[in-house]
Amino acid sequence: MASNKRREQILAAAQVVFADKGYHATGVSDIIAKAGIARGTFYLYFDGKRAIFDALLDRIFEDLLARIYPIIIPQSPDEATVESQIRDNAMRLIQCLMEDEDAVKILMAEAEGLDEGAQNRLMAFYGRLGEWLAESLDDGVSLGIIHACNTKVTAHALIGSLRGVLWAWAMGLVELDEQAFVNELLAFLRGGLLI
Amino acid sequence: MASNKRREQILAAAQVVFADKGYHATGVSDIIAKAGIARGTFYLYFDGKRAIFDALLDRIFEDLLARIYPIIIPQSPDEATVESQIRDNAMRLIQCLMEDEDAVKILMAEAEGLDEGAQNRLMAFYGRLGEWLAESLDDGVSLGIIHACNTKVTAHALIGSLRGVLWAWAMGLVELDEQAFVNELLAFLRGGLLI
Amino acid sequence: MASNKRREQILAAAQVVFADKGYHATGVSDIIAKAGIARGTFYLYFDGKRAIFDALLDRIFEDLLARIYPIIIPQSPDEATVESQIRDNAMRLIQCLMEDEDAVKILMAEAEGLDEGAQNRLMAFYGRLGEWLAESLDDGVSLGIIHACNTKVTAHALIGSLRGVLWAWAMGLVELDEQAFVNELLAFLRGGLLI
Amino acid sequence: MASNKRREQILAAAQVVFADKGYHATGVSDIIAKAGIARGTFYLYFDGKRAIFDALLDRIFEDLLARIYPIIIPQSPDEATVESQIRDNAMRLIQCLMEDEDAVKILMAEAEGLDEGAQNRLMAFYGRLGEWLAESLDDGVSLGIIHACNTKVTAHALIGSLRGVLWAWAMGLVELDEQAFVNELLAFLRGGLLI
DNA sequence: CATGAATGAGCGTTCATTCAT
DNA sequence: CATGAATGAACGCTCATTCAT
Repeated sequence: MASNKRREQILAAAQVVFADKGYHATGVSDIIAKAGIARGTFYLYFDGKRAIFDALLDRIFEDLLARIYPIIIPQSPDEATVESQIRDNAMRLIQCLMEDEDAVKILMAEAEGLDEGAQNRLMAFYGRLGEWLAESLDDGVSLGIIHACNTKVTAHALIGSLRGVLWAWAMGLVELDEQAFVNELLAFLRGGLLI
Repeated sequence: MASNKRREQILAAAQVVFADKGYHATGVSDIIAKAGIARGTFYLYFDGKRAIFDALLDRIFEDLLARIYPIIIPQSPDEATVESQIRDNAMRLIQCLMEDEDAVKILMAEAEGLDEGAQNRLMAFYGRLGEWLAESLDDGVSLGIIHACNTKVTAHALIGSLRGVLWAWAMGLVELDEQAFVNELLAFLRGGLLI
Repeated sequence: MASNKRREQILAAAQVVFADKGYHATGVSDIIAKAGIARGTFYLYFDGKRAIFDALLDRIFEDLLARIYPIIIPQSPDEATVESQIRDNAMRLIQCLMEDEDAVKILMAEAEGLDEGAQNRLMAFYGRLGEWLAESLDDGVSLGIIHACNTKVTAHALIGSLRGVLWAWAMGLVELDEQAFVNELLAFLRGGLLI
Repeated sequence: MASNKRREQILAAAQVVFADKGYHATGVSDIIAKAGIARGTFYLYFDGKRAIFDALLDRIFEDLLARIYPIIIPQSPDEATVESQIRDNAMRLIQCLMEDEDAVKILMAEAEGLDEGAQNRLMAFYGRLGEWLAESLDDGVSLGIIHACNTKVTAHALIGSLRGVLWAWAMGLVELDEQAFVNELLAFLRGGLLI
């Protein structure tokens, strides 16, 4: 559909400028300049600046969530182990993120003050992610493959550690490729820190 | 001193509204309304909105950094173990943070787009914290008390996990007291996640 | 072009209020109220208050300078004499000024404190006018049609006398038509004051 | 009187900063900083910024007017000629002005937009000066020592030529001492411009 | 569908003036 | 007399949004 192409074109332009300058510093003028469209055209496809940002986040979330496969407890030795399934999930997520640095920047920016209300999309995203992860951890504890713990807290610690590393990478504070990324993170999660 | 009291009063009001609405959504009008002062009075004590935010961050950073004691390698069995020193540091940090929920909210907000330049105070803070932590981990590895790892990456994973939990707590997604907080986090860091 | 018409409309409104209240006492609010436009529209056509004032001065300067024709030394008795050329120049200038009382008021206001720097457009204008006039007087002295004198000083005295009369006229202190204006001024310049 | 000394001290400080920065760019803060007094003290001696500017102008006007002696028609050859009386008046004025460059700068600035109303002190001053001069010229015409002319216009041309030269001097566009100043101006007025 | 000129609420900031001490 | 902390009206300017063409 022609109009969907237009919509995608505007979204792509918006992603670049939002990643570059952040939500607040980005003006509608920046987006339409990047997209090469008229001001009014922008409002034909999106309800406003806030709405296009939401649409952008939705797309990123979808992409990410599609990469997370449910863990299946292996019934026989020739099926993938839980750990390798986790590693594959992590690998897919990290790959997806590192291929789209703009998306990482947008996710990491946390969109402070995005919203008048207390809730915003990013909080909702991380909140849902936390819940899903806590449930997964609960399952893992039941199955005896995860240490007993406050799974909610651990879930957010887990998400946080991922975000911490991604943030440092996005800011250029550390250099690492996908393989090293996943290896380090899993080592951290598997073996703990202290000997 | 009377003027310092006034300054503190304004800072306190600012902390509440910044925590509540975030940097961008907070107007000078909000701060002065909360502080119960006139517009001009605000500019008697601070150079502007940006300046009072920086002052706020500086105060929070100072408070936190003062709680981090350097680790001393025990020379005899009756001195505190490394792990207990880490636990004490963590405990002091967490206590300090949980006593000041507004400060946590401000720290967690990441201040997206705070600044025209790429650098901002929060990034600088987390960056410095990461460096300091990476060095500490290097020491730990040398001493044989920490698993060999990419310490920079691990440092940011560590900070991230702390931030993740604090964020969830500040958002009301998890409920936990200081003791439980530290226990869970240390268990996560010590034992790893997977059995 | 529609947008040029709008620009002209705003310039015209600005000229009236600047002449009426002076640069400092005039607010952007006054200009947009006079022009019957919204605040934002003003900034679509001018970079700000200072910029529209400069544009106004530029227009006035252009108009005036276009009225000054270079003096041509007559080679034969049937060509215009120097004095009549001077008279014609003066006549054109005076006519141009008296047809636009607002412009006179703006030029006479001297724009005190217009600028942070010591230089401003009005000073630059009168400065350039003084230089040009001093050179013309130098030529006149060489040609034996002007008394030997400090031509720079005389140039500024000359400009000053014109400004003095225009100011008095703009302030309503004297009443005179263009013809009388030029006659009096030339009599003053030709014959001197004292018998 | 002690309080008059204080008043003078503030006036002196004000004269310096008004001359330096102009009326609008000068803040009450500048004046009290220069005078070394507290903000409130300023308002004990003057009603406000506008009032101290007026007081300053009044002092300058008084000084100047005191230097203008009425012309006395010589009854015998050993009394001063009219021309020498005029020259002496001019000399006293110029001396007074050139000794106080700050005063010149203030007088030349014209105080654009000083006032909401159309009238202001500078206009009043130049207006009065013009009237007085026109009357003097009328007398001169009656006595046959001045060419017949529109004396009001001529008066303002005269004042203007003085102001023009003073302005150029204050702006640093011409260099001249008092003697040269008076000589050039009188030559201009006596002999006219054109041969 | 597309345009871009027009809008106006709202921003951060300044500074002449006041008044309790 | 002297102080200086406090005031608040008013400023110049921005930018997300609208709508007639």
